[in-house]
Amino acid sequence: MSSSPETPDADLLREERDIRARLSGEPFDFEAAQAIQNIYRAASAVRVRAERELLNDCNLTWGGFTMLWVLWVWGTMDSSSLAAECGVAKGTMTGMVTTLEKRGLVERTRDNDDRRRVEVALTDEGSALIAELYPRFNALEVGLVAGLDADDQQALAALLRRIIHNAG
Amino acid sequence: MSSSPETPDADLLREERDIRARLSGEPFDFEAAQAIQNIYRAASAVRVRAERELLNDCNLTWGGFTMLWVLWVWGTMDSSSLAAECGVAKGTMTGMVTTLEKRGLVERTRDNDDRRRVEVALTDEGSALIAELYPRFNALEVGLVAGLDADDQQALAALLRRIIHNAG
DNA sequence: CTACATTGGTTTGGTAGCGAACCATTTTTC
DNA sequence: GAAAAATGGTTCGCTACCAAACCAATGTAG
Repeated sequence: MSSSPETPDADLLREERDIRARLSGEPFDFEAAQAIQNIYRAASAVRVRAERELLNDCNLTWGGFTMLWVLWVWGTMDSSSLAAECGVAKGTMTGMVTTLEKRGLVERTRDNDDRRRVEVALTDEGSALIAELYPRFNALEVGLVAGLDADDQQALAALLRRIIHNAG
Repeated sequence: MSSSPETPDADLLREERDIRARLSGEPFDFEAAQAIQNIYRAASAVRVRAERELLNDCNLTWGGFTMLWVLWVWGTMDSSSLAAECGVAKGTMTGMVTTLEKRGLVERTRDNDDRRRVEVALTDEGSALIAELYPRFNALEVGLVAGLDADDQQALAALLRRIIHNAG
């Protein structure tokens, strides 16, 4: 998929065409808008796919899956870091940990050196679940980039990295 | 920003480097994973920025903003189409409409030809709000693509379009 | 016409998500 | 070393969000 500077109108999503049609005349930057808004559309589409195809079956929400994945990759960590890594507020994390704790997938331990801190760790069961789930998720990721060659995939990752930097 | 096929390690996000470090050896497709996962990171970063910089001030959630925007661009529509356009379940839309209705930004009308249907429309106040807000949001979008030239922006939009298609 | 199926919205029960207020435990400051 | 500030988590009130059950109105089949 080599992206040409001039995107033919027919290739646009219906939403993109509609927006241009209704707002033409307004002094907006449509290039920027399409790039940013498609990030949202893509994120939402990916999430829906993952939920329907992978997560609903094992009664896991997107947030819960993210949390298991983070703990799997980075190992046991305190609640705050976990929240930051998952991109949620610390208050949210309390509830999410409780949910997965009830299901026996993670466990809390108070840190004895600093009794304010709470360590969250995967249980064996949680560990087994994510170890079984992530390979399937990765397969889904591969399916989602179908039609993009290695260069395209790296270009996409790099362009997004730039947006992430700009937003930070 | 010309994206080279070989991304130097130092350009990666810390998360990306960590993941590669901990999971190297596993037979995963890291190219695909980075592309897809950065979509999520970017979407989340964009949302956080918009909320902090624009929406919190006027007590509007991301969902509420999306809804106003959709009604502004496409005009009055029934609840189901609105839900589809906003990317939420129809049950969710009931609540969101109620929230914005209480604030006087939108209004419901039963369709007399088909009394099952409910039309949702912007009020004058809602219309004024989004007309004031979107230009500022677009300015934010422009800021977020800083460092990407027109070609890059179109390439990004096009690559994401492909993902959206694959996910659908 | 009367059953039956379909369709558009709402309700329900649950988790996720936020910011702000709140506690308990360090850490800092004087 | 006691008062004050900072820090890590939980709680609270509210909105968002989903799937499934539900209800009312419309369509369809016989």
